[in-house]
Amino acid sequence: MRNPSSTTSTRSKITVPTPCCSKVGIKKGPWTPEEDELLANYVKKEGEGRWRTLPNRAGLARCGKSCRLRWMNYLRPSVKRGHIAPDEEDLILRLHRLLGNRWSLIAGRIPGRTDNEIKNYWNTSLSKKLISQGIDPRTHRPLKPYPDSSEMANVPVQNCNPNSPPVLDENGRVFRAVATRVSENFTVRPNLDDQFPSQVAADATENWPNRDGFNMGSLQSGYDQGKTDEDHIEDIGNEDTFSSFLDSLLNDNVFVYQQRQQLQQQNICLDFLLSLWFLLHKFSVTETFGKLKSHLQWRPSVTNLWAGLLQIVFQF
DNA sequence: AAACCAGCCAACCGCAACATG
DNA sequence: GCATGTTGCGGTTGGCTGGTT
Repeated sequence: MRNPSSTTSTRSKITVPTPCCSKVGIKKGPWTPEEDELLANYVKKEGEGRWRTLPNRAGLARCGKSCRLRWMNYLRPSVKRGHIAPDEEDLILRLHRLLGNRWSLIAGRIPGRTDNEIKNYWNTSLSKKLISQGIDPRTHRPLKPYPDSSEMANVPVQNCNPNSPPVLDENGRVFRAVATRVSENFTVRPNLDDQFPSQVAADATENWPNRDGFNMGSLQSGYDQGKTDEDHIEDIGNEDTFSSFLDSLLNDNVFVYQQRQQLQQQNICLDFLLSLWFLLHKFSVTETFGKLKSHLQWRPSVTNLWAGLLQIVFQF
């Protein structure tokens, strides 16, 4: 993620156009070894940041964005080059299924790999591989709908794939983190109890996974132990919690899709968790559960819980 | 040898997100 | 609250390379 704080104290008041905005005298195209050396030496000496003014200071006729990109994707010592290993490929696949085209998030969990590299690898190799296996690379679902999915087919589809209109937060900004996959199969209507496919719901109930890495029970019990709302918001929003949430999704064998029935059930579980994650990001723990209670008169079945979550999510 | 084609990947571009004045 | 500046992200482009005809 961004680290704006690193630049706040040194923020420039320069209003004279620098190469980044003037486009005059800016060199484009492939970097020469001399330019690489200039940039690498400068960043090693002065550190990262202040990219906009860096070209002038480093004596480069490049745009700041170009310098940053070159450093991040190529010159940084931690960048790992070469073939993507099978375990890395597997990780990319699973992370993409969870996160969609959130390349920087995916790259953040694969040491040494850049978002650009993963994006390129996905577009040139992995997506084609999936298509050849009959899997839609955007949704990770079979390209052809299953013949017995008529129950789903009658329900208008809320398309939440990465190309769908983005989910917006209260300020109208795109909620980029996780809430793009919520309910690919159902459209939420005012009374969702009537719309929810009962068998799927029952399956979801029976196969409800126990997620030790990230379970709401632990959050709830933590809440009972005297933490303030602010503490909880901080807990939920921090990177470690999100990481453990991701880990719990990635490492749980229940979520390995080998059969269609499993896939259907597990996607519902995943959708539920992502919905809950979205809500917990948006509200405090108490607000989230309060909203659920008001929607459901607090009938504690998974079906109603899931339906309620989707109702709330789609209000935004 | 030349032309063509497809795949790969570095780099560019526009815009979102965020901090600060 | 708004304007402005900076950074970061994701989609896309275009040049290079290797294979094929």
